[in-house]
Amino acid sequence: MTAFDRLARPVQKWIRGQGWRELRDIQVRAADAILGRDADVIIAAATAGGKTEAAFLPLLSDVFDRPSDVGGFDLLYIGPLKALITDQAARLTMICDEAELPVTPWHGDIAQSSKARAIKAPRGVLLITPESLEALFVRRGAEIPRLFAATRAVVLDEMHTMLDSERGVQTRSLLTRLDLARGRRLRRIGLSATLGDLNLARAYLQPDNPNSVHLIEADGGESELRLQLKGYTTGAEGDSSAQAQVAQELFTRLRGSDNLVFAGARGQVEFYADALRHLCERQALPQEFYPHHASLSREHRSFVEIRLKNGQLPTTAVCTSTLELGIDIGDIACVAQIGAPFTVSALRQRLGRSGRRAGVPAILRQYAIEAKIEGTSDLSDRLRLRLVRAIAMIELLLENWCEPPRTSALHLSTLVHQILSIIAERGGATAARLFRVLCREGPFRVVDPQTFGAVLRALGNPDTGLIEQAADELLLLGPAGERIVEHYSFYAVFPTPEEYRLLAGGREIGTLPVDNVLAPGMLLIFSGRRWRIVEVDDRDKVISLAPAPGGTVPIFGGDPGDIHDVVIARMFTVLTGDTVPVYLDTAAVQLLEEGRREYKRLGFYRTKIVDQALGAWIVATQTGTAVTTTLALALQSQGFKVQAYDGFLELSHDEADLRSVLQKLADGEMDKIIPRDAILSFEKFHPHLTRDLLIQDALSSRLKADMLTRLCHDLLTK
DNA sequence: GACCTGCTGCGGTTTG
Repeated sequence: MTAFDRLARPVQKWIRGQGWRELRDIQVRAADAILGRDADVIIAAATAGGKTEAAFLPLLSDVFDRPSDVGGFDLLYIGPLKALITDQAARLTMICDEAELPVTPWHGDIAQSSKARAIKAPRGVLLITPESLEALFVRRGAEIPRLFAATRAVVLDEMHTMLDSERGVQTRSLLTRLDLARGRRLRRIGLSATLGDLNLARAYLQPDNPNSVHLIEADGGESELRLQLKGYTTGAEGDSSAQAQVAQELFTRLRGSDNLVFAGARGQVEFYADALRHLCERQALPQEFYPHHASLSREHRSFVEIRLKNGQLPTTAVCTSTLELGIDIGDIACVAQIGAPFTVSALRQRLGRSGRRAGVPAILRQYAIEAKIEGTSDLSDRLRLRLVRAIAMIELLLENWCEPPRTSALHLSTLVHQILSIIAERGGATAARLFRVLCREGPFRVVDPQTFGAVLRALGNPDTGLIEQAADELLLLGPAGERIVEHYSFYAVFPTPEEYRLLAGGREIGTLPVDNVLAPGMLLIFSGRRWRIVEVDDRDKVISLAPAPGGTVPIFGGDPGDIHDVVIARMFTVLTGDTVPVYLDTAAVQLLEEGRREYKRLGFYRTKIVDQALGAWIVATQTGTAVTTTLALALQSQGFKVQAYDGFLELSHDEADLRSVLQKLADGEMDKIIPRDAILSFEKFHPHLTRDLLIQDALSSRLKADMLTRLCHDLLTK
């Protein structure tokens, strides 16, 4: 029997209605893996590869052919974006309509009436965000068994975004809690674009038995890649002529087709969008370059997305990672990347947006901007580290490498969140039960009983007041805990900064972080246009704008990203090598040679520690952000002044000698490596933990203390 | 030296 024959009648009818000649390869393989078996499945294929159908055609067939006799949702889908859920729900409704099976999208923008209907008579497919599922546990904990008693499988969309994140840990915890509430494990089906390490993805679904997860990967189909890296040099400091040249190049190359330009930061997006608009206006050409980032209004972003998807008018979105994943935006001619990104996986994901049709090459235009060398130029400029990183990332991309998730992280902030959530779900819980659910069966397996006890004590501290113990050992929410859990902002595990709302002509055009110092009369570039600030309302955090002829780009802030050890190691291979990649233009070749010359001149080809002057050194750690930052903190706590770069530290000290301090570190003679004033609170629930716990959390995720002695030993001997 | 994601229940008012 063919895969098609095994599908239910309504599903076959829908497939014929689509005019499909045959099922795609992954759809056939998914049908085989899903129908009549019960193993977990991962379906990995590029965007628009028919993954959703591959999972749902067999899953729905099972629901149609063997309807359940108890109430409850038949299938659960968890997606990371509201827009994705709305999109997928519309697609599934077409398949389910015929058989009158309800499809319920559920997120913050869905009307309460439709949610109430679904709760009253749960059936069919529920598509939900992690946050809304969290809210169901907190607000309707007692009803969870009824709602999901009959559920046959959960589909996890865009699974690669979940592997290493707080949100991914939250989702895994919710699934464990769902299993326990039902008294039966729910089958997991993961959908993903290209995954770096498939075994880690399997372990995400089944930590105890990763090999039992059935893997379906779309074979080959990798289209040809056309690649170019162009180098640019700025003039004196504060000069933006190189950026203007890149804008001119983008204008010439991209006009007339659909493209994505990843500019790296929201401020940069605004700069290039403004420059490109200006170039169009000067030549009296219609506008086709639009900014796209998270601070712009939903309305503006939808406008750009729809323009891209329609394919009627040529459209280039200058964007941040907002357009890395999510809804289908149609065929893209080329992906441009200004400056190197922080991860190879982001680069790969971005490139996946181009050249998706068979026979059409994917095109990557990479731009590297370096500063003119002056007396005051820093190490990063002199070694041309931006260009070098861009090359290292492209090389690793071509080798199909990408960053693995860090599985040792404790995720203590999310652990606090889940402790509060379980207590709210059940109206109370014992410490033993919390530990069993979260740390033995759930995702917090690297948290040992001692650490878990310390977390509970921190939350139970009368000054914190998040939880308290009743006479029968039951843990309950304290007054502060109740306040936090009752507020709707509780459901997300990630923090949200405070922002101004920007109004123009009475309409909201976006938001700005409050750390911008803004006053009436100041000029602003925002949403690809120029404005004058009319009024700042500090109480309600509202700023009114009027059109203006000039402006400057605002500050959006942000934290520096972590660069992996493998990327830094490759940067050193590039710096010490003498081959010139074929995809570099003349200016980039010139810049690479300048960087390599400077590396030799500093003397790094024979040592890793270079003496600059009395009490000043440059150290080539040759390690990623986590290890390099660990050494930087350890030296800071010994009174060193430290400046960190990709794989390098610039150090100075009035009295101490670097080599003898490194020797002490290499011998493991120092236990205090975190300075007293180090900032350790980054995640949403970190403020409720003790400093010792924050240090433990940082050491498990952002730092690497276990590598420190070896690094110091290496620095002294090589 | 960065980016992104998400959100309930209730009381009041308006409209058909």
